[in-house]
Amino acid sequence: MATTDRQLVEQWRSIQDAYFRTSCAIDRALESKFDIGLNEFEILDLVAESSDTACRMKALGERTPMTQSAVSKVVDRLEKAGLLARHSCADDRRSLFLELTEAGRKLHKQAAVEHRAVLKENLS
Amino acid sequence: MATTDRQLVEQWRSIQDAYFRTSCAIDRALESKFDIGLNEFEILDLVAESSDTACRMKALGERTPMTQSAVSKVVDRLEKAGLLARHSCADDRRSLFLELTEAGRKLHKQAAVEHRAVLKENLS
DNA sequence: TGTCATTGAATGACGCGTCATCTACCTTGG
DNA sequence: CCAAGGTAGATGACGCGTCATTCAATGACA
Repeated sequence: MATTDRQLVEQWRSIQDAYFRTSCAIDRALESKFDIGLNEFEILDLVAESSDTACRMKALGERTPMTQSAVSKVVDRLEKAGLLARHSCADDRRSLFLELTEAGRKLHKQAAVEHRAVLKENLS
Repeated sequence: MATTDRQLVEQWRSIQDAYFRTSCAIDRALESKFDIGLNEFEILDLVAESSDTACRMKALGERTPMTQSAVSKVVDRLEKAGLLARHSCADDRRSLFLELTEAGRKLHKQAAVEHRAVLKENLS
């Protein structure tokens, strides 16, 4: 019905709006201060948050909406930037597990603060 | 503080999740059935919804988070697909205003139904 | 053990959005 | 009327994400 449709569209627009505003804000903030984008941060965050278990690469793909190949490329960039390292898994030589470098850990810590701050500014 | 931060991040994750799920669903649906993407539909929708006023191109940019150049390219595609037409404005020859073609109006009508349906499935 | 299917990850072609820039046109001040 | 500045829209280089494909390693089963 018309009213339901209108409400749906309203709801959708507000999600879109919140999403765009917030993700752009995070992106700009991280980009300017730490030279990484939102996706890079998300990966950093995921790796940081599960730094005890192994064979991440695969697991990562399950925790983000990113494609496997996108994850691979983000990891490429982070590795080139010296923020994390790929290590091969002894028990399955196809798998890799990831680990933050010292620099990665440090940057993640700072970036996370910024991240939360921007969220606070942009969400209700 | 920790709890506030956690709530913020939770809220953000749920927005991201809703956004990705929904926009992907819309995109796939429109792509497969009408061969247009989400941004194309949004533009079509905006033009359809304000078909009485003129000099859209500019106005469009103000109603979407898309860049002016992105709008220009989306309009390119829609024009190539025969769904809308650019008309030059008599009183300001830099401006263009847009108009759906018959095909565009028809496709928009169908696509809008699909769009609302997918929203209904994906939003609370 | 040898074959065949499967799985983790990398890669290349491609599409799209962004930024910076460009062109045409309009406006204002002298 | 002309010059300088501003504005609408287009365009090209570029970065990133996706899809399809590829490769190596593994598993399953005869």
